[in-house]
Amino acid sequence: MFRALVVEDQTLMRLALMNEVQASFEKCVVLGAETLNIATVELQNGHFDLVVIDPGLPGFDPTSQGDRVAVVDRIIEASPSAIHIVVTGSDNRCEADGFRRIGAAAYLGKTGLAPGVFNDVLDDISTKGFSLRLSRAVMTKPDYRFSVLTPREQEAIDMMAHRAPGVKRKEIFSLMADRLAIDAGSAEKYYKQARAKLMRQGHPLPQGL
Amino acid sequence: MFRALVVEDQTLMRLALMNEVQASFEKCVVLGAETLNIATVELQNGHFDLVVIDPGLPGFDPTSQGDRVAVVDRIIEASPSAIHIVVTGSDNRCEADGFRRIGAAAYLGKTGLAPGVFNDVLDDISTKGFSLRLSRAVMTKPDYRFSVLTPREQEAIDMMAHRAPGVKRKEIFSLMADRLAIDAGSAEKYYKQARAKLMRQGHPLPQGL
DNA sequence: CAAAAAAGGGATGGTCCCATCCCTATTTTT
DNA sequence: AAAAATAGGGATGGGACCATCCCTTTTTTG
Repeated sequence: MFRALVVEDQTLMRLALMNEVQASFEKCVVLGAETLNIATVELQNGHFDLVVIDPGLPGFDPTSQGDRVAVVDRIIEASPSAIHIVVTGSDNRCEADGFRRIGAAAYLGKTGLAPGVFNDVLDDISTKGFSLRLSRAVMTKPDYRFSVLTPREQEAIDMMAHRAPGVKRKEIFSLMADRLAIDAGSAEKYYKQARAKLMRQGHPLPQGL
Repeated sequence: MFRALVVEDQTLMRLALMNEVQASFEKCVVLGAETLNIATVELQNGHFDLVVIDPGLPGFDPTSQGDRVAVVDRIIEASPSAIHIVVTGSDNRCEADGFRRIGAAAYLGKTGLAPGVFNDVLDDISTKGFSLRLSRAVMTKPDYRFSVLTPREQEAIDMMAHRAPGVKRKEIFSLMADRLAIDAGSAEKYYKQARAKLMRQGHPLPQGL
């Protein structure tokens, strides 16, 4: 059984990261620790295959480079056989190099760390040995979230809203079909159903219909 | 239709906050913006009832108090009729006062901002006019997440694992029944089913069974 | 114009989860 | 010893969503 540990003090972020890990490994157990103390106890009591670490933990100075390295170092030494992924909000290339030197397999900025990226990171690690994803803002339009839509319908609206100009809807349906491993006709159906729901409720649709 | 905007650069956190907002308002639309520019455009184009803001945005110095205030101020001025909630990782009481003075209705630290807290914050706002939740680490045990469990089963395991010593399981079932608005017998069933699944797969159970 | 793309809808079977009610041993408390 | 709590099951109906296949009309594009 694949076992992972997420060390992150921000609750919503910790839960989101745990979700990402779960999405990447079909059968697994994921533990979430809010503090280094909790993490240390768990690392002593059990074996882990993967550890995700945010170095900015309670009780440490987030601006002190020494504190940040100390946190990661302690965790890596407590779980030498695990893969270690560092996730941080204040990322920079210099720090990435530092963590790489002490054994981290990936260094990720929180900005741009979206659902699914975790999978790519794991691919990077197994093929290249290291994954570096620095923060950068890339959105040009907002994301829309409608409570009336099912996840599939929401997905369809999302992808269509981000359609590049000149791209046919059919192409988006194919893309969606690929990504979700479903039929293109089904993808089209979800989009149309979603659109109909929003129209019925008088919603101002995101641009791109 | 209730309309909300979440301004936060960290994607996973933004999505999580959007989820929290959705969970608090049955029928609603939630927009997510990664940058102040995107947010500003949306605020000009439409009316919003609620705006959630993380002042640490790309293009601004997260250590500069002036930049942080400027971000929130610009958003509040662009949506004077909305409720404004400031969410930040580096929270302190002093900054909270500052944002309250310029019109924010709540100031939340990301540590300890868990699923469901958002609801309480909205209650605070409507009863007391302001909600302050500073970060503090409160966990003493890790959270466990098992991919084999359904959400309900996971919930049951969670609550039982955090059972205070001396508390009867029956009481936990009642509590769970209350929180999920279901029958206590059903809650008991979920727990037993979850436990059986974990045992069958040879999982080391979290303490507290 | 002809062909392709898009809008708009109806019907279907399957699956997973929710929620409930039922039952019997075993253990712990009182 | 009696009562309560716990462990361990089986069976059921309903609902939401998934995924598919089918259909017609309008619009856009080549």
